[in-house]
Amino acid sequence: MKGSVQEQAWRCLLELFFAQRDRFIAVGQELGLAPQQAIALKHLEPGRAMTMGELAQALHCDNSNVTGIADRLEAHGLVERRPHASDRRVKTLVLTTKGAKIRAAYEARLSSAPPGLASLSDADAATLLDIMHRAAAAAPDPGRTPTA
Amino acid sequence: MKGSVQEQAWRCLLELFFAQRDRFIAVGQELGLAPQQAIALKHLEPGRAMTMGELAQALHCDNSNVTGIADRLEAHGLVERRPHASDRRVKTLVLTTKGAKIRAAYEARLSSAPPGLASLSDADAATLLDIMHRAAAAAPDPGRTPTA
DNA sequence: TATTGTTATACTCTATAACTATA
DNA sequence: TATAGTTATAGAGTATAACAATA
Repeated sequence: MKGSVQEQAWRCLLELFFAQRDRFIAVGQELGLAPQQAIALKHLEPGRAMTMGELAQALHCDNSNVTGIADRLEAHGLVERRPHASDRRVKTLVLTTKGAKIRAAYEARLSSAPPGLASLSDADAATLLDIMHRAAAAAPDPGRTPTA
Repeated sequence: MKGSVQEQAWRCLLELFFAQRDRFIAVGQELGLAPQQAIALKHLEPGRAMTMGELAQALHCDNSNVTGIADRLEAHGLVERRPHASDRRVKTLVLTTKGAKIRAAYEARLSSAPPGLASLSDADAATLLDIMHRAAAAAPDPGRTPTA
């Protein structure tokens, strides 16, 4: 039942993740963002236009969902729909100034470490960071935009 | 922008978390579980009755939602509603045999480490595990059932 | 009176399928 | 014909408020 050391470490991280789930939701709520809206914002980097389809891929959901998510973000003045330069079927999404501000606020709130991690010694934290870097290097996530 | 070593480590873990999101959903889907149903099942330990209210607290959602989640789990034959021994207002939820099986399958699927972690050396994984244990000990999550 | 679970309502997110306007 | 985005539909999850049965 214990499994390899790697699996044990993974289960330990899993616990942390589930324990932090509420925080993601709560931080979003304080900023007026539903969960998927927050994640969508995370993928929309300031100044970089993204097509609806690209966002759908990033969110791993159907194109049709992105229509609604973009609608709601646009209704809150966080993004703008703009025509594509060369293909008139395509629409791109761009963060507004307000959108960029909310996005930064969300990232800032989430970037503070949870109590357990925050209480680690600098040496432990540095070791942890080092090991995670090695893990990330061993299995780079192809579809993801590196935030760190 | 970099922050303390603890914050850097946290952001690194955050990346891993978001990258693994789809896996949680996909594994649930293969077993016919919507995301919250999977999480509910996670909290329902075999042989231990849980009241609707307790589950609502564990899921950090309103009691009214648990009614629907329990309805759907019951419709799939995974849980049973039973009266409480001493308080007739209360209903308890108990895993069925099928429910316990699905729950075990879900846990088993999720417990295998993702590629990056799996490729760590035993020494790295053991160090990681050790540090995570220290972090968990420093900030025990009050509301959570320890799975590990 | 207070509490447990339910119902009613309204909004968000999800996938599928049909539609439109382009290509 | 194929593709990008939209609309329509149906199911799941969410919070709030009102309700029944019980405490």
